[in-house]
Amino acid sequence: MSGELGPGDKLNEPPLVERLGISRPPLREALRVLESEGLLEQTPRRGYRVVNMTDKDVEEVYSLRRALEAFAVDLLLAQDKPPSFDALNPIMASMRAAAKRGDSAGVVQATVQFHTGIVAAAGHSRLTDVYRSLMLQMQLSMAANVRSEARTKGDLSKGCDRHAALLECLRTGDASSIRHEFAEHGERDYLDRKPALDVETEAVSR
Amino acid sequence: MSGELGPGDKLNEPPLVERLGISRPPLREALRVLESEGLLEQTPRRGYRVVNMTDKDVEEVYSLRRALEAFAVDLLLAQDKPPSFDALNPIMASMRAAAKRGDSAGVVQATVQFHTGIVAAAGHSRLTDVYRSLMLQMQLSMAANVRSEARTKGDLSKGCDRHAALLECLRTGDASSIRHEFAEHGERDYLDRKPALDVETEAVSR
DNA sequence: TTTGTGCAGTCTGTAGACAGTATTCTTTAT
DNA sequence: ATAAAGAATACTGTCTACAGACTGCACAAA
Repeated sequence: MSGELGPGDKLNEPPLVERLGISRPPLREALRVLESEGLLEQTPRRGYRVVNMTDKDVEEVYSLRRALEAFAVDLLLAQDKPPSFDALNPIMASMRAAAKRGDSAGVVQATVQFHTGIVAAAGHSRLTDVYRSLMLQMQLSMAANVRSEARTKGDLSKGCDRHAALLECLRTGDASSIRHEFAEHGERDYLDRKPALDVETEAVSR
Repeated sequence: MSGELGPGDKLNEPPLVERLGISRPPLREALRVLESEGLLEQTPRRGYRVVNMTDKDVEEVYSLRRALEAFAVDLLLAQDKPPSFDALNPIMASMRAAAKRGDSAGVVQATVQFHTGIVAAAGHSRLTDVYRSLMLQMQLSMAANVRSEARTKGDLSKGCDRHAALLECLRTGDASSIRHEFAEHGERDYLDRKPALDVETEAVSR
């Protein structure tokens, strides 16, 4: 997520064991969890690598995200008393702070928390789990892009405004405008993203 | 899936190691995979248990399934040339054969394959993975029910007819009727299921 | 100079063993 | 007789060690 590793980089166990100060069995179980999250891929007898997402992969992540968010919105609208989303206020604050610092990674982090918080409010644990895993993959693809070029502060604060508008719509809007706003937002995020340029598999294990 | 283990049953590692003829590390990794699939749950220092699905869990599985199927149908309808679904023919045949034998577990197995095949035809790998995991959970909850009472052959063959109708609609129907048929089918499956009766945690490890 | 083969180094997959902790049974006290 | 406390047992979490396989390099031959 920090961009320290790039797509396709190998994760060899001995260096990681050395660095983390644990032994191989718990490390291996952790790697398998990351694989099930879709962040690493494993080939037998050749270890783990950071996934190298193709354009199709990115399109899959964003399209599934839109579908899941639409479902979450349906659940939220069906609730008797709509949640207040107060828990999102500090996340919005940290997003704005990161944008002011020009901290792209911080904005991405807060964005993931923001959207995950909304979906979690739907009260559907399986949906939340799937969505969280999907957002991690999205965060990974964004981290790969942050490596190549950083966004301007203007872009970052514009993203904050869009999220603020989405939250405002959720709190005060009617059903159809909420649905429309989410569809718009998901589409916009997909178009705004930088296309996944095929990064060379450069660094090896560290 | 066979019903040999019931909800809440403990899975202790030593007996499994003995039975499978492997050592603990690979067993532990396998258990962690089953946990990530939502079939087992793990509590620290207390090992793994078969998940005991509450009514809310079952409702979550079926509602998420409906949402994912709706998304899959959208993808299928957006394809230039619709797939033939020829791969589903042998699955339908084995479902009918199982129904004729009164083999509930076989029908469930074929049903899972049938639906997974349709979703997989949408060509969305992440959707397919999530859906497959979800169907395994559904299969598990059904296996728990098969323990208590078996369905009659009439019920089983009726289920086959419903699936045949769904497939026919997919092949020849228009967009709106396909969407309607899927929504109907998912709702019907949810209503037809037996409510998850709270089975006592009876057997221990074996 | 280039290509193929062999060897060495390294990593993964697995096995076996040990320490810490939860559970259960037994014993004792009320 | 029941409940609580302690001890014994068994299981989980972790570590070290070993075998098999792949990768990379070097050397030799064409």
